[in-house]
Amino acid sequence: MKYESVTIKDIAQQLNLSTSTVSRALRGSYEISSKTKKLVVDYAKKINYQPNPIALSLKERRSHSIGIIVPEIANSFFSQAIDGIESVAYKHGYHVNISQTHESFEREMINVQHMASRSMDGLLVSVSAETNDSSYLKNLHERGLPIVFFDRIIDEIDTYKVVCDNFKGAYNATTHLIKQGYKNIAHITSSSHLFITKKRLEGYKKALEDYKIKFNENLVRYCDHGGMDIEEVRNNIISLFSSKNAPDAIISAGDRITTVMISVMKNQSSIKKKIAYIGFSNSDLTDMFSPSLSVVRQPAFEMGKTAMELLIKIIESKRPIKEFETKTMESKIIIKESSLIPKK
Amino acid sequence: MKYESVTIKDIAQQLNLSTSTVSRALRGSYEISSKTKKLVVDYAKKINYQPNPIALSLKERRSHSIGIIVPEIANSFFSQAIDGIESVAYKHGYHVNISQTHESFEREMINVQHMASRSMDGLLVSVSAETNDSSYLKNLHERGLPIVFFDRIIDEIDTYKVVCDNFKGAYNATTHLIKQGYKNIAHITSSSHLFITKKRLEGYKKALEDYKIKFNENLVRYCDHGGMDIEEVRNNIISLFSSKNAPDAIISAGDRITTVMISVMKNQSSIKKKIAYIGFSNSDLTDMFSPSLSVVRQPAFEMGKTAMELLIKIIESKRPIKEFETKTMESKIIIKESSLIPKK
DNA sequence: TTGTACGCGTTATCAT
DNA sequence: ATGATAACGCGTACAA
Repeated sequence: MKYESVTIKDIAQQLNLSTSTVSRALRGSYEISSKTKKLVVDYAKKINYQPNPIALSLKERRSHSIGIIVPEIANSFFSQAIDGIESVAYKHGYHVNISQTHESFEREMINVQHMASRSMDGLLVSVSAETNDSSYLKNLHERGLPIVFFDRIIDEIDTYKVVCDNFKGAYNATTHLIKQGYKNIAHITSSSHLFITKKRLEGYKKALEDYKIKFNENLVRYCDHGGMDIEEVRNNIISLFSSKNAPDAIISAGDRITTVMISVMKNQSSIKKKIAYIGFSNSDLTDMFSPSLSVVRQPAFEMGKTAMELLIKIIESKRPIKEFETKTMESKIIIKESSLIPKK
Repeated sequence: MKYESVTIKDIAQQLNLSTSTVSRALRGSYEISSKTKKLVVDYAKKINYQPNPIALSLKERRSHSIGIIVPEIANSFFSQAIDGIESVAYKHGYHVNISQTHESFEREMINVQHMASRSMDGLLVSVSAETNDSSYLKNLHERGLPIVFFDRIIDEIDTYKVVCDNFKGAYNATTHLIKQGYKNIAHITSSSHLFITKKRLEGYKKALEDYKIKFNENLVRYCDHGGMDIEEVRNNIISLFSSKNAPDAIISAGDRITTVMISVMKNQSSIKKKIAYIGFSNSDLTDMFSPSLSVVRQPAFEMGKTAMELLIKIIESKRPIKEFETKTMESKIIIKESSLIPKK
């Protein structure tokens, strides 16, 4: 039960040549006579010779492949970002290996190690909600593994990063709700240690401040598993609405949390009054929701493209890059029905 | 810009041992003194030694990794199937490499070749809508590469396959619409050469036949790009409704086609009358649609699990397996509002 | 109990 | 213009 493939050695044997001659002929070396070259190339094509990339990786310490580490592929933001990454990668001859962490720190470590040890030329990483300790990443990065972070970045690791303007996105969303007349605006978000969580919280707070609304700690709820643990979201929602100071509007962070939140509210009979909400989401389906969902949308595809371009820049740079920048892209706020429900 | 890692040779040098001693010590061989063993293991741990899987793959011709080839990861059915695959794979110590074809035959070939040449121990494949020629897969399979097909199977290749009962799913959906009083039921589906397309069409036809409704070729529309080409779907829908014999209900195949169809109908002012529809979909969001979507749901997670179990069976079998079976799993039809709209 | 040598597939270096 | 050999990292048959 073993997959056997043709090697350079087989060709050499058949043609009574040495492996080095065959190798050179296949690579079109100028020191091989065109006669031999043709002989080899034709035969190789005939028996469908494919160089063994494993042997190449072992020798060259590179694989022309890059690895993607994301929390969930079943998340519109990430799947769109992956599409962007692929579009650039294929154009430059890189293969793409996708893996998901399911927001688990342990799985993330395993996947990253796996990618690194498989001679991935570089990694595009968006860390899991659980990831609090990035030392293992820092370690790999310091040993020379090219990494570009996107969306869920690690601030402390000095490399290229691609994010959208989370502060502004949250600020705009909050402002929008305030302008609609809502005063008790809750923020349900991912785990507290994520950089994007902090930025979004800052945007939310700043908007409240600018409109002289007192910040209420109790209205901010964290989901340490980034929405993967439905109970966690549900408990947050229920507790939010059972407090004496129940919210009249919510701004939620991330695709998963947003959809779980809506689903919980829909099925929770204890939540009777109409709530306005707006969420960070890149889903294509939000228009079909009822009410249609107001969203903060990130330029996922573009972010993926940019991240891949930066990664290639690191990989193919002759000398180590010293100066890194963080590319910040604009998010877009799209107002639909869910945030426009008139307050009673 | 090169990622250097610790090798067995480094350890051997540091400890004044031979590489083979180190190798054996690390693998816990009984022929190594426990003193040496401890020395090596401790030192290896200290400097965080990781065996190089590339070297191992080259040597052992296997990688303890399997590859997944699907059309789209941003498709609930496939992302759920992948979750099922991962759950089994991790339990058995296999790594999982995900790749998507975007319904492109060319991309599929490239990805499959890539996986095969990367010493994947086996492949889980769901072919693209464009895939008409499976000879390259057949070739690889005959040369010993373990392959299990799921959902989008290739009937002609003799191996394990996992599908859901597409005939029955389509039959039940069609019957349901008929019982609601609909007579002019269209079927908008994926590319005509796909096995699942054929089966679903058969189910649809049989239901019509059983209820004495004449089959109308013009009410069946194929999307050769499986819904990836939005214009293709739109044109099909528009042409369907501009014919004199416009449908009063639709049954659609696949997540992508279903959502694109809904979106087109929603935005197409020329489609005025209310249409009943039910679609093959595994999305978690269909309840939030307006109207909520009636679906035929496949047991995606279970299908992924089963496929992975079968693949492991092939990979780990001592002797070539001769007798293969096709596992058929039940789909579930879930009635919501979209197929219950009273006929005017 | 430990060391030496080989092979997995390839290319670069150094002969011839 | 072509061939022989070493090296990438590992495990193992064989030697000591």
